[in-house]
Amino acid sequence: MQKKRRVVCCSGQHNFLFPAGQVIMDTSRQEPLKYDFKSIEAKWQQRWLTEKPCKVSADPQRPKYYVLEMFPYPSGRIHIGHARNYSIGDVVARYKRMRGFNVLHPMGWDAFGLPAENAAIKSGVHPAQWTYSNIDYMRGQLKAMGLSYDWDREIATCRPEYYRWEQRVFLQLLEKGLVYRKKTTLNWCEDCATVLAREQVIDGCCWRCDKQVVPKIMHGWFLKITDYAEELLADLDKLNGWPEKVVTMQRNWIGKSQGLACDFQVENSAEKITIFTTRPDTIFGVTFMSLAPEHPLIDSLIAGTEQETAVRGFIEQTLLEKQRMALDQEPEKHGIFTGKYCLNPFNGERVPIYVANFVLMEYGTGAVMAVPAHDQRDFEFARKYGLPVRPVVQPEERLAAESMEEAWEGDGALDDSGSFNGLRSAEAKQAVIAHAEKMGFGRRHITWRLRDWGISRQRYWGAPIPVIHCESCGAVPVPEEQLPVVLPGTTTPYGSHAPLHHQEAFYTTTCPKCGQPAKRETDTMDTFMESSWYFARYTSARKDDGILDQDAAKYWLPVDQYIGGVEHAILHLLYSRFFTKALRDLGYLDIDEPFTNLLTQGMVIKDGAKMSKSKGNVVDPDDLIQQYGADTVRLFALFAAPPERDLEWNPQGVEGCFRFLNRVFRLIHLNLDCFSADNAGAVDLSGLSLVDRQLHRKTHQTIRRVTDSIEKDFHFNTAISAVMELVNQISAAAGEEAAQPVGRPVLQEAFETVLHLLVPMVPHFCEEMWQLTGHRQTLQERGWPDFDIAAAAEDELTIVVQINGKLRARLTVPAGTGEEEQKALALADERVSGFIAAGKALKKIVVVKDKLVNIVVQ
RNA sequence: GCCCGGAUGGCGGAACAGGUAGACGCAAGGGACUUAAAAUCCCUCGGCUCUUCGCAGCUGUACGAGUUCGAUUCUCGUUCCGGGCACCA
Repeated sequence: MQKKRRVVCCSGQHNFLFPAGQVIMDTSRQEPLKYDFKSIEAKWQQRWLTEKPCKVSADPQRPKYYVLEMFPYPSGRIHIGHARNYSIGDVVARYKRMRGFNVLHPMGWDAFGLPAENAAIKSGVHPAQWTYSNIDYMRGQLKAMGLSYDWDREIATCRPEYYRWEQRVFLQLLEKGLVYRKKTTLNWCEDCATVLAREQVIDGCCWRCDKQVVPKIMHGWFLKITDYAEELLADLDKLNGWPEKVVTMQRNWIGKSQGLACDFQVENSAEKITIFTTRPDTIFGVTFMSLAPEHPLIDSLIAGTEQETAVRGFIEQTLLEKQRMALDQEPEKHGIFTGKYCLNPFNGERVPIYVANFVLMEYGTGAVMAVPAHDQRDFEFARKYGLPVRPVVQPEERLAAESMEEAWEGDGALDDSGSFNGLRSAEAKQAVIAHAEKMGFGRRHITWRLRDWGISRQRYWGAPIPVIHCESCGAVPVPEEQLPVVLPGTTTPYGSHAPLHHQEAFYTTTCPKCGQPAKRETDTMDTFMESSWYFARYTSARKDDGILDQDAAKYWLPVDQYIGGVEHAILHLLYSRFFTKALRDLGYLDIDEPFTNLLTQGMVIKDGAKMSKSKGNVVDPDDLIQQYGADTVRLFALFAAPPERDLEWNPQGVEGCFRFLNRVFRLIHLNLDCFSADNAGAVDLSGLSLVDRQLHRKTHQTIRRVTDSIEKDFHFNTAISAVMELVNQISAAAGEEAAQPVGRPVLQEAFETVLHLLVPMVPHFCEEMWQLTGHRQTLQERGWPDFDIAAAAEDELTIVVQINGKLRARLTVPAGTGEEEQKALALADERVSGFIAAGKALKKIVVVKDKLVNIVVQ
């Protein structure tokens, strides 16, 4: 309503000089010179390079804050997702520094991995050379973004100085029995020519290259993550600072099932089949037994029987089918009768033993008691092979075997179950387990979905597994004093199957135990090993006589805020949690969990789709920095969406952020004469005009809003819009109050507040403006501003008047108006009385102080 | 199939704790300045209605119910979208 005319401020008439002597006003055109982001950013980056304001060391006298973004794989260039991730982390780091914390904010490189080898095959460059030159380039890109890292702690996981400690941890875990080697069915990716851990198979395909994964039987090294299953699960409850979604995903992945392990005696044999079930309450409904095709007992069951040929044929066919089928496809259920029976220990009944294609050897015991009435898979199987269906858990609506069309998997009352009849499912489960334990044929049992972590990779560019294979001594650990086992430089083609396998000079060695000729292990470690403990190594990145400096680790860990993509919800985050516990048990750490708070930032998308080369919608941060500067890129990445949500990249939005910085730049230059040392500090409120009082209030409200936004949930988007509102009000007030000298301290306070609040997001710009306006100390050093509650308080409030819940009028009342008065004012309002027609009875009046009056009429 | 999220203008997104829906930005339209353009500044901007163009009325936060004086917010159901798991016994 009130139109504010923009008046060119008095300073526009003057000829201003930069401290450096540069003319910034062209008096004839009255146009401020351009916001020269290039020289501003170069200047501050140079300064940060030499002064290292982010270099930190452990200081028990000061509160610490460890903020970490997931380190990148040095693929060649920083992409926009990185830019967003690191912008978010940098705001947190800078904000916490301003709040007085001793902030650890390191950066490094997850530098082992397949792309380096692929590049080597393609162009003949050594993976190391490819990796190191990528690192050099990308480090430059990160520095050009003005990110406040302590670069003296930089690590690259492919350096022997890093992986030697990993090899040492590996050996210590081996000694502790947490590492073992076995031959088993592994997930093989043809394209990557290596095996993958189960977590690394996504929808039956390789997590990296998307190629379908096939089963392959081979030797591999495993980490006993399952030893920590219980703790990994229990401690999820401590992770209050993690998104619920990630916690749930991990909980499901670990997959704890409690139930009964029970032995079924094979008829006329000494053999027993042990099953696992989570539904002991249905055990009287067993009508057959299903074994996995790989079950070791099958051989002895069928040997010499007339079923033998048929069963062997079936098993062979099933295993073949498994090889051919994609992992995510579900073949039709089928099976074959072995000709043998076992006995249900609860009722002595004869139960035919089948081999079934849907039973997994890897889970439970590889044998399943089949209860068709209460398990859908068993139901389908029973109907197909004409096996009996016997309901033993009855829901409200009684089940009849003949008419059932699907299994009843819910709870109910036990029926046809001997002495357990009438019990509810929950109590029946306990009673059945107790009975089995008493009789000695069963026991309470827990199974986990989680499997041990297979870490062998048949690749070159990874940390060598420090083991020597000796004909007579077996797998012998490399003695600690011989570490690191250094990855050999090599001239043979990389990327062929198991490259180290062809490096005679590498693998030829002698057994440390017996001195006989022996062979080194030629597999390398999964690269997720390196990222499972790098956050700890940052605390003592340069330590060359041990894994971790105890004091530093104790001071800095755990990471207070971890930031990265949700795609690592299971893989990296689960491995890191496991490693933390394992390192603790080796005596290196005294924490249980590595990351107190986790922020999973959303993807950056363009035109509604994930950016990808094939779609041609990739935005290169380099180009943007060239065109707009790092501050604009950072500002947009923070402004366009809250961090946890996907961010739609909008070039016009970037333009808008650039415009905003230009606007602030211009406004400050036009009002340089309001800055003076005398005006610093508290503003004298007496004699202020209305506009200035309002600006003063807005300034303090903005400090409050921005602080709240950051503290509560890192919603920088709303923090930035709050500052934009303040700038809009400054812009209006600056014009209007140009002639009033008292306007100047208020204006100075407002401008200085803008710079204080924005400096974590746009550091170069704000520090430059701050210096320009005559300050010596940097904003970072000045710290975060406090707000004055009294100054932020409104003296007038808008009260909404509703009639039957519909907005009918707004009243402006002074702050502190009582409820009764509020009600009276509302009723007295002529618009309100107009709505309350004659004859309508007032039913009720709801008054909410300082907010509204709702008048309910008949 | 199971388990989690989510759905608000042309767009990205705001809205403390049930109390003025659409902050801030983008786009669009109109205007000022300019010889002109760019830049900048100002105004309008969910939809519909009007013989009163108004501090107007109605309607509106995916859809349908419910609780409430009052629902974007809470409850139930439905649809769609996204993510995770997927023979886990």
